Amino acid sequence: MSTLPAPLSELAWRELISQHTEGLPAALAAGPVSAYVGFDPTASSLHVGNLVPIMGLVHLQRAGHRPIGLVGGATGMIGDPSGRSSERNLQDADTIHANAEAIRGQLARFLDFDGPRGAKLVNNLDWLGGIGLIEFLRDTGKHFSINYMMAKDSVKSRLETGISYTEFTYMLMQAHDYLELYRREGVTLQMGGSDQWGNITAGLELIRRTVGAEANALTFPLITNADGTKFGKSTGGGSVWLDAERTSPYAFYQFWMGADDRDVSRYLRFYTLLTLEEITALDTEVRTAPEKRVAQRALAADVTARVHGAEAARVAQEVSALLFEKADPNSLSAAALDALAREIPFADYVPPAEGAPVDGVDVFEALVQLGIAASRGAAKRLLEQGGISVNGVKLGAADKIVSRERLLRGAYLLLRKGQREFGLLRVG
RNA sequence: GGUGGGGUACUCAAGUGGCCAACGAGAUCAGACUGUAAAUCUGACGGCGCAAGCCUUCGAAGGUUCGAAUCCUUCCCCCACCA
Repeated sequence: MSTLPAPLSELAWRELISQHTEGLPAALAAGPVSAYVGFDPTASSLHVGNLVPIMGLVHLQRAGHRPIGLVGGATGMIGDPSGRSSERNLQDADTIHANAEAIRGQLARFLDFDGPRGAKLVNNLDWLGGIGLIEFLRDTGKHFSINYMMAKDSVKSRLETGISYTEFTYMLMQAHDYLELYRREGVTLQMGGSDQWGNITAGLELIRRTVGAEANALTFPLITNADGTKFGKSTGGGSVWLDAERTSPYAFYQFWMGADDRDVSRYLRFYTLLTLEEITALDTEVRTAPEKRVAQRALAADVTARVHGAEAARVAQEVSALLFEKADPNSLSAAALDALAREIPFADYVPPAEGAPVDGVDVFEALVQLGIAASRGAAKRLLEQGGISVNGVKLGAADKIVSRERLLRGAYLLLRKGQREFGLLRVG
């Protein structure tokens, strides 16, 4: 392991390497290398599933190499068949353009843009956008046989269910990107998820045939959860986004806090820059005092700080402590409630329009307004099952109205669904 | 182009005239137990509704019937074999 050049040794102990080309260690040992990772602008934000490739770029830069983030403004218009069982729906150009810009901004937060090894962000629309079909077919298409393309897993796995000519061509565009970056920026390494191996090696092939140079590839493993579920889903089912508007820093922090004991050590390796010694110490904590969740706290604090900043991470920690460790919500200060309102689902209570006016808060209405329940019917089922608490006290099936005396600071109600979903209601 | 099989709820998958909002499994949500973990057990699980009930769903559109996811017609899509 000590013979591997940086950052391979680092990536190796973190178990972040799925496979790489034979020549990669020598290339990295020979001097600074420029490497790129591509991101598809399929949404207006990156999500936690993109963190591994991002950290790949971070490790690369820390090891003295030069990272380049590529946003697929052009390839995003086509759709990568890799890892997909069915054809994608095409998104319109305006959406993709807006997404590409948003993702660019997010990537910028992780990298250092100063100095000779400063990072660079590019968009392949800049060179692919202006290419004509004939030019593309003559310069790029001519170098690939159909046989070669059909042998790729991304294509082979789709032969039965069908793949459009459009998606079939995707790998050529990605190969073209690699060649373009080789020429423009001297890029000799492309990294990506393990499902990208086929696309990346197509690029190696193109570079070899057109300029006769050897470039390299490295892929990251697919991240899995110990319980077999897909990594990156929040409680509630949605993706965990890096955009604070889509996933609040508090919810983001909670996502990591909830990591399974069996996963937390791997996640510390994947998603933080903590050293092997620090992680080993945390492993011991998990073994000896799992209930303290020291490792989960370290993971959540570290990743939240990198994505949302130190201040947001601190607030998320405070809010979590408030919600999960403070026994009595009645002791919350007005300032604390204000802070809470910005971090967890919040709503100004609106009494139901119909029915007899009551002196108090209609629990079903409150749950619906906070987005905790989808409908009054769903809210009722939750209440009947004992899944709702107000100010830390569980409600019974008959507690459909909460009296005004229970308002915190005369104006707030802290509602909780299950163990960990909260909402704050302000009653005027 | 021919022949055969198939398209059911988030996913897989039963159901071949009324007992069907539709068996079962998974996923999801909640409860118990816990440590904001896992495993296990229990309940919920198309939508709306405090309830009665109403509305929408079984690829699409028509039709037969008191009544259809189930029968008929046309159309769309998928799979297998043949050409």
